[in-house]
Amino acid sequence: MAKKQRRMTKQKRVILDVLRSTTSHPTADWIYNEAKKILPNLSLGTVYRNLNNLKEEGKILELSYGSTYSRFDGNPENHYHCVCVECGKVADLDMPVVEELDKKAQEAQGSSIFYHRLEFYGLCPHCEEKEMKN
Amino acid sequence: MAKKQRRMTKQKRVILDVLRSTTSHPTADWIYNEAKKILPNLSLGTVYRNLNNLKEEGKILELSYGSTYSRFDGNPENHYHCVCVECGKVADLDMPVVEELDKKAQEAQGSSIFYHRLEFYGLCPHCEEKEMKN
DNA sequence: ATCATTATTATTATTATTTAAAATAAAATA
DNA sequence: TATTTTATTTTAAATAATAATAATAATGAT
Repeated sequence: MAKKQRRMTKQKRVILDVLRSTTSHPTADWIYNEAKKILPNLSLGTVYRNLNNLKEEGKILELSYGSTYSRFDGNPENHYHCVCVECGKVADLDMPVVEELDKKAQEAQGSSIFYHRLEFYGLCPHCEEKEMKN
Repeated sequence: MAKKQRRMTKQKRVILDVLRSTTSHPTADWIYNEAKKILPNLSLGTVYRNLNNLKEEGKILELSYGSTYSRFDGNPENHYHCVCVECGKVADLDMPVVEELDKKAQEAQGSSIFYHRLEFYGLCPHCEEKEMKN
């Protein structure tokens, strides 16, 4: 069972570059519109497929909160996020990954744990400031 | 701005009971089919709306991994899950919630953190056993 | 460079989820 | 209980994401 070999196409290149050029954790649709400026006859299906491929290759992260729509992150290293319960903005947290969590989980479950995903819910500094004024 | 008052309708009651009657973290569609056995002319939109309402009321949890479809959990207390990267099954982990994480995140961000969600990715005992035999 | 192979694309259709609007049912009040 | 108010339901339509397929483009070998 030979594993399917990946290719770097110009569509994929543009999608990855667009995602890496922002820190805003954009949606697939936003990426599609940006990439379309460079490759006008790009299709949305191609964007979704490539985002999934890039995710599987470990080049990007998919962040799915609730069931509305997914956001993507051009930084593939495991890191934590905070979702603002007020405005919905997603921010990177400058906080080290807690590796011990995997060990604890492995003990609890009794089988292998490879990694984890952690998201915090709270207020972003901007919304917290607004709350203070009420 | 008076907050909208919630009602407990028979549809909502059935949806919640169905979800509480299983430990399998079912999808909206599965819940719909089960609930339909009790309320035959229930509509799928009602299931989705009520699952969202129950989530907002803190009675259930929504688990969204990747972009395929959401799973729901009748246990609203914060607890951790493990997703099997092999078979996709979602299991509850018998492991205490690490409250200190919120404190650390709050320091890193500089504004309020209320709670967090944590998911582990690994192999379920069943798939791990299968791997051993290869 | 040419040819063969195989992944990727665009297009189209399908599935998952949300939203809109009119009809119904629950809660509050008379 | 009848009436009013407002949330919720059903139905239907809209949006987000995935999958199928034939056409295209990238890779490897000549």
